[in-house]
Amino acid sequence: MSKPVFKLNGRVWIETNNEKILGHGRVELLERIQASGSIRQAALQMKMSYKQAWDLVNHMNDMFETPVVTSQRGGKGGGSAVVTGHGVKVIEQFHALQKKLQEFLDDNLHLIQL
Amino acid sequence: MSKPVFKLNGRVWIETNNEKILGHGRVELLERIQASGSIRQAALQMKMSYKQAWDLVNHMNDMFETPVVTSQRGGKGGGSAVVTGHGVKVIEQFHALQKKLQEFLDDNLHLIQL
DNA sequence: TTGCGTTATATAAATAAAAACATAACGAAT
DNA sequence: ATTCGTTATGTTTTTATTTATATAACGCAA
Repeated sequence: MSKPVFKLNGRVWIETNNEKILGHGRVELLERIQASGSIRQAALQMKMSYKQAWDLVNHMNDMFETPVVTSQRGGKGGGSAVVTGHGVKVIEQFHALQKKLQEFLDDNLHLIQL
Repeated sequence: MSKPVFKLNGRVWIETNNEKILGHGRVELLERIQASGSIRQAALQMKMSYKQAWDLVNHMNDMFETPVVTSQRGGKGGGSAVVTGHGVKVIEQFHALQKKLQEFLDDNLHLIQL
């Protein structure tokens, strides 16, 4: 094998009692719900089943004291979902975190010299 | 639900062409091989099957230009495995990385105020 | 030369995770 | 009242992952 080029990568997430409640994927889901106003559309965009998306949203709502998404069924368009103010804060804070992580990864790539 | 306590957690790993080749679990495996001189014992300690451990070792050896573990079968004790000098370097560098990551997590916990 | 414990490898079985499918509830619009 | 598209939820099926099982190779020691 010719000398490969190594990359440093990483992830951060938020957990409570060892249970992951917010990470990269869930935040993307929130953003897409925010943009589309629909859990279904967000799920389609991320190529996951509606059920899986709904379960994730439901789980987040359960874990946070204040829900991150509210939704209603029926009505114009069949129903809708909106990211709450709290949800927006969650997204923003996670973004700040990810930005920091990227800096960290860039800063520490030099540590590996394999 | 009563107000939960949130923790910030994370992982880093080394990859090449989007394929993970070294992370937290594999490094622990290397360390246990180093300590026990046996892939089997390391696997038992980590409660994984011998096959899985062997596959991981094999994969690492394939990805690095120099193997991280060498092994021989037969002989006293039935066989043995040793972590190479290169493997030791890999372990050390990853440890340095993990230490930095922990500092990062500690330093940035304040960013989340959910 | 037989037994032992391990490496090395393949295949089968079992579990777990994900996807697919089905169906009810809902309210606006027609 | 019926249609529509979505939320909400459970169940079934499929796929992927993990574990278990089996077997050969090996070299030392008895």
